[in-house]
Amino acid sequence: MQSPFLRCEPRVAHAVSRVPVPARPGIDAQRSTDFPHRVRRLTGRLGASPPCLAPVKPLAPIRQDWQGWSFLQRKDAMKAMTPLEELRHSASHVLAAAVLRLYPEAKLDIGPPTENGFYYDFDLEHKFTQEDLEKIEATMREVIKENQRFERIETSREEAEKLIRERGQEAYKLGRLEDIPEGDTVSFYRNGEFVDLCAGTHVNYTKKIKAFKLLSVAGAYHRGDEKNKQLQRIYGTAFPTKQELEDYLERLEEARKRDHRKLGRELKLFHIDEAVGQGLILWTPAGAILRQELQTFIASELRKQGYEQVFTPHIGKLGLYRTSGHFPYYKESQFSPIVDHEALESLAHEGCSCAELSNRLDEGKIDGYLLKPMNCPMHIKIFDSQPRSYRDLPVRLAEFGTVYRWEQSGELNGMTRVRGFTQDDAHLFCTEDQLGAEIQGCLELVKTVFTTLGMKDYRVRVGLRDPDSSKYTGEPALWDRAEAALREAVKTLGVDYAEEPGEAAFYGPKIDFVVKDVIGREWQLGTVQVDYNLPRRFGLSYVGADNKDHVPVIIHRAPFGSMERFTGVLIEHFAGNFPVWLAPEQVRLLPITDDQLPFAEELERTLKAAGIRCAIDRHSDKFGAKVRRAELDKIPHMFVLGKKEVETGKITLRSRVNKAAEGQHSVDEAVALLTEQIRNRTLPDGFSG
RNA sequence: GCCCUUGUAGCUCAGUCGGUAGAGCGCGUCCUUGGUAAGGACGAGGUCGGCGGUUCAAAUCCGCUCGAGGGCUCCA
Repeated sequence: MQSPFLRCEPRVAHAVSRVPVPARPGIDAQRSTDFPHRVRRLTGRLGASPPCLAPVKPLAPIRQDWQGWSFLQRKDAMKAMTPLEELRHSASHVLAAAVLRLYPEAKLDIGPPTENGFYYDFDLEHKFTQEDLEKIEATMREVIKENQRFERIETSREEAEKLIRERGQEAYKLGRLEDIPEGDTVSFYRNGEFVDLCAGTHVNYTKKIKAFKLLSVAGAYHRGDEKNKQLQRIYGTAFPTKQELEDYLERLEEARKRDHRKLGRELKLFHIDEAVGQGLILWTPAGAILRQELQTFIASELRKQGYEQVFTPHIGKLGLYRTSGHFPYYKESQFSPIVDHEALESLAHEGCSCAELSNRLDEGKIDGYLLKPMNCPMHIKIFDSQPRSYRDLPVRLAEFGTVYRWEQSGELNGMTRVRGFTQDDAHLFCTEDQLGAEIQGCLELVKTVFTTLGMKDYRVRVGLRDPDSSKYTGEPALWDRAEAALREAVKTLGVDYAEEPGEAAFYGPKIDFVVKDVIGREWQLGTVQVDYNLPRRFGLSYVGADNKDHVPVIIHRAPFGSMERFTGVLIEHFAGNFPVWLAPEQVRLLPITDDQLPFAEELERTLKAAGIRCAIDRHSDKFGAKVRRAELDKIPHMFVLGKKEVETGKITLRSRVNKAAEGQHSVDEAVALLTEQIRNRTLPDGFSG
């Protein structure tokens, strides 16, 4: 269930063996880095006590002047809500009220506002359907029409418990009540017959909720723990005005149009085939060009920075991953080990069960191979293949390394969450003293990549250790230096960043780059991680100037993260309108009639010779249809070839962005223009990241 | 993995109360040779995700299964 790669706690260990956990199972940094995983959503974070409710009944003291009330006294710092959050939170109460009117037996959990709306979790035998949502919406409108006042009620704990029980909402609300720290005030909010344990705040009357819509139903575990009961979560959104709601829904619709899964199919960039397997990407020719260009780009940057390219196999012995600490501790997120025929046969002869086989693999009594879940152990072996002197450092080994991880099927998502992916991975082996400069180099690389692609909408997270925890490996002094180095380096980036204590990997601090997809989900792309763990686990060393052995530090870094995820994000980022250097087809040649075909063919040879990717539209359609086709295919440039062009030997240019004709150019000029755009990796005109 | 939704031609979809399937786009052929987002005609494509069951008869009903989508969970 989880993809452990980044975690340090061997929490999977109990499943199978109790072998002493290697001091911090490895990690490779990759992980985080590497990989792709979705970052926690911010929603649902408002810790406060959620709402709840119950049947009608006279209520106790009502305090209407709650203004002076401090909502910040809760330990988890419940923040005062913004007006929009208040509106949405209020809408969630109205939702709950409506659900109770229709299904009095529903048990309520919580209903906070989220980044784009709100939700409320219900425990109810009846499964909500789309039609139910419409009914509930109608009932919500009734509640709103009644223009109920939202009133705050503060009670003692005893009263609160009594109130909850009277309303038959003890199932979840009592637990939520217990969450409220001793000493904090317990409050309820009431509107009409609905009363809910709630810290607030709310709008004053239900009529303030003018524009809302229920969007979907989804399963959600109580308190987000899959061991708990799964509740039904109804999602909705609300805005101050109808216009804003409509705009939002329209934007959602627009966003869906640039979904990389949709564009990937339309532009024939990649394919996922059931027969091949879930989460396994087939890069079609057009997509392969895209990836190839990206890799060429990054490889050239790496060369500038003194990296050396290596290649390593897709599988390696289990022992290697035992040393790194990945096996068996993270085996739940790996494909099962591969055991050779002979071993398998002899095991079969002795009647060994699958469980037994699994145990023996875990305990190291049988060897096997693992489809590699990360590249670092192999790069480490390359580093360790010869004696190293401090004069050799830093050693920077780079590889577009393909790794495989067993992601839960429900987590798979197009190209952004897959089971086989290629990291633009590299491991830097350096001395303590070199750490700062190397980290900075890594960040510069990430910045170069993001800038070149016009990606401005990302956030940078500096993961530091939690000062109160002892789970980290490595000397505190080293950590201090590494953290200082990261901080220092990130400042030179010139972008906003957030330091997040407790977000470090157990083996070292890190910096992650996170971007959002069209639906607003966050994905981690690039990362730079410092690792004090693996060098020790693998017993790495170099000879220092003092003629003594020293342990190098490893930096794991991947500016793209994975080619798959990055490409998926990039497709959405550009909405398929790639800059010329990335466009699978850079120029479409459009002969106005078949008479210009020979001219087009000659031109095609010229362009190809110049390294420009182009194709001729040979359909016998009218010219307008050819233009339309090229537009739909999102080709950056069209060369119009008619009688006039053949006579003058010049082509008429029409580019994707400036629809209109852009004048005539000699073939040489046109080639020069395109070559320039390709070489400079020019972003599309008018593109704003 | 769990919850909900979903699976009909390459794509987007329609298929009323069960009677062995349709459209548009795309593709092919022919006609058309036309200057900046769709010219016309004809045609080829589907054992309706798969397996079982009910029925005289199933794309339509039931069960199982595989895949997809949206969530949840995890991601040190």
